[in-house]
Amino acid sequence: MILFSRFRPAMDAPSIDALLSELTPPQRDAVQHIDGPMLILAGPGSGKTRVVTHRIAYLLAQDIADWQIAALTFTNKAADEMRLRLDKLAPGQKVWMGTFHRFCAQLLRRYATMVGLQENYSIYDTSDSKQAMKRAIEAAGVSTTHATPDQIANVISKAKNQLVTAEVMQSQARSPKEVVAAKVYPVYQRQLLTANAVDFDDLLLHVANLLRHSSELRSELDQRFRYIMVDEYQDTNLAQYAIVRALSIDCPNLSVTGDPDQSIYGWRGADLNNILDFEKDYPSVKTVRLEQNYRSTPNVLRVADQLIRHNRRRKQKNLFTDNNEGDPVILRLFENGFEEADSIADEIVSAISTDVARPSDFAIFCRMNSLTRSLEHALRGRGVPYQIINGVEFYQRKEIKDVLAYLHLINNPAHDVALARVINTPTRGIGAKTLERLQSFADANRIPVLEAARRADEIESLAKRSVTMVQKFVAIYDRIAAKATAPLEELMRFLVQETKYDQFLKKNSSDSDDASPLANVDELITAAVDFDHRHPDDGSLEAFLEQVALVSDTDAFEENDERVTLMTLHASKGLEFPRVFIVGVEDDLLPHKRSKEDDAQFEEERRLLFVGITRAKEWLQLSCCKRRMIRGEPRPVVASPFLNELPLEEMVRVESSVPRNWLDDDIDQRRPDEWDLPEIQINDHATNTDSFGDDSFDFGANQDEGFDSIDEQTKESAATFGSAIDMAKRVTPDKETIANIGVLKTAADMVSDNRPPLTAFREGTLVRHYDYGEGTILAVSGRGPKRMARVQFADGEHNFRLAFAKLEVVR
DNA sequence: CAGGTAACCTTTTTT
DNA sequence: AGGTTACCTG
Repeated sequence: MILFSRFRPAMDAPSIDALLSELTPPQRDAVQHIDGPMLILAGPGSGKTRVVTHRIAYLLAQDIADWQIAALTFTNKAADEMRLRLDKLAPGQKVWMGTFHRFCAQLLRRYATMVGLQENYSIYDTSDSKQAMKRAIEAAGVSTTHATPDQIANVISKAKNQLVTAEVMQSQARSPKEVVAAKVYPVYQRQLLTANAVDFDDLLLHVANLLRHSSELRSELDQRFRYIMVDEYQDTNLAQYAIVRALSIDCPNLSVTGDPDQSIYGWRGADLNNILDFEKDYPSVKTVRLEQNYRSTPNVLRVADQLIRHNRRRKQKNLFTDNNEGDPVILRLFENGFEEADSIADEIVSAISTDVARPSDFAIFCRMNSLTRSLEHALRGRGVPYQIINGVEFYQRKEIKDVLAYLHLINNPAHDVALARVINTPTRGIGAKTLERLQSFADANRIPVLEAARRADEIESLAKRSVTMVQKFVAIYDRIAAKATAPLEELMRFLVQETKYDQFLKKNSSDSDDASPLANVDELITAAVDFDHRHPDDGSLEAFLEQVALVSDTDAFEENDERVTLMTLHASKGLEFPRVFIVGVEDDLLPHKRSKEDDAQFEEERRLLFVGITRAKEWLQLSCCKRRMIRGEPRPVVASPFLNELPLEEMVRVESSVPRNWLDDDIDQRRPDEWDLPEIQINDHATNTDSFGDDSFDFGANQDEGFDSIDEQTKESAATFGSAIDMAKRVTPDKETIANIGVLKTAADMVSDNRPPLTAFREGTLVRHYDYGEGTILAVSGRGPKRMARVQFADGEHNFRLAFAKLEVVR
């Protein structure tokens, strides 16, 4: 587990001349800018980090004190990278570098009391705040029929990112969801305050409010951080905007770098206007454009450029490079996701074994974390070392969350979410009912739940037995809390024993599982010890918990490891790899189905692909499938409309492992139903749905042919191959735009359209269920998507929601 | 109240 | 496919 920055060797700083001599004229221009606002529009691979680090070194060389400079990034990894590189230019400097959230977390430690918190406040992670949200919804007494807890949480999160307070929201709420959220918001916020906790959004919100309401503090901090640099400015939201703005009034030496074409966090409140309007916000701004690309081949760059030109809302850029032409970009079509994974893994194996490349040269990007599964399997099966930068990570594991929850509760006895987690873990006879009663007592008295537990004997609704159990828990808690200031390792080992958590784990995990939870706990302890050593001066427990709360998945990335890297497109931003695969470039996946509601989201998806493409230095393959497992079911899928926007004529287009050419010259003579293409399903979905069984058979048959023959075949004929996209054009010859393709129904839609109309299900209808067999409908009720049917099967009655149930009409 | 099993629902991306 | 909840039994 990689939590912390790497060891840094000390070196002599280069002279100013040496510093500047390494730069191109536009880069030098930016580096030598000292006072006043600056906007650096930096295309991908244009040496942005180089400019930022050199500029900081330059500022330091002008005798500007290191503590007056702060560099804000979005990920810890970006900050680490920057620090590492700056240290080579300016050894031993103490410039503040880190994420926005960490910056705010540290300010908030100091000024906690000004927003009603104590300095040992806790940071709720996403799942913590989700738990807290559920409790707030219950306490607020609102009905969740029109908005799920998740949706409510989203609305509130969005509001916070827009600096909308609970009071303001109450007056502004319009849609039913907003009305519900507006009722929950103040309750949630009050519970957070009682718990002495903040969520991620609050870190920014509280600081923004501090700066807004205390002009004294604002000007003090403005003076303190005279030079502020913000990386990835296109991803800032309003709260972040307000914070840097407030810190750049008396000392407007704000320098931001970014690329509107790489803005991919709109869904979490990032506002593209922040960068697009920067020149309006700071009229005296100096703008520098870095357009030369030092990373990619012209082949890669042209593909990226062609794609991004389709976005309407952007600043035109001219990307260019002096690099060698390199290999053409490959577009590859596979039968299904397994084949895609196998092919990629084979290709990597072959490149490694022939010494063409090393594992760390490769990266595989996908839109969703779940897509890494089959890739992981394929790589593992071939013994290829890999690292996954994804969500199923260490800190999400139950045993880790449990131990951390104990630590949280020790650090902050008001941490209600942690208490709810551990009060009955391991089980000690305190059930859901008991907890609920403790919580409502706590709510009624506006005290933390642990405090309520201490006063359990005052709670009338509690059974005597329960009171005893709760008191026992409090006693255990007090015993471990007494060790709060002990070294982390001692504290953690003690708590695991004292709570009998180790025994609990042993008992529950004895069944076969290879990944041992106890080993994970040990790993956590190791990480804590590691932290202790690196941060001897910080108050260890609190600092450790903050560190853990603010690490992200992408921070685990280790570029020095000899491994293939698997990650989402989002996580890939800021990185580069010699050889890149982008998988699942399919409609409804990239662009994602839920991003199609408006143009802004659609363009963001295009930028996402742009980001992925521009990570590649010398070699790039995009791939899509005809079928893919979605939620455990194989479903037909269609190529992404974005593929249509690429310079296909200069790319190599390959279909893998289908023995015959699926795009021969005589293509037009074939009848549409012979075309073996996803698009065919538009014309003839019935054939396609019927052929699922056959497909899996085909898959097996293809494997028998071996990969060599596939490779030969594909390489040979690659140049003459067309693509699924060309086919799409032929199907709709007059219109080749995305918009049009977007309007076409996807094959997947066609399949679900195959479902019988809801009116086909009536009382007495004979139906078949894939599990229960045949049955008769006893009664139907409700309307629309909520329409229910009660069905009598041989083994009993079952209720179904007709819109979703896997029911066929027999008669 | 705990622990197991079965139904059910969910799926984008992350600090 | 995987995680979570609901319900049943001990």
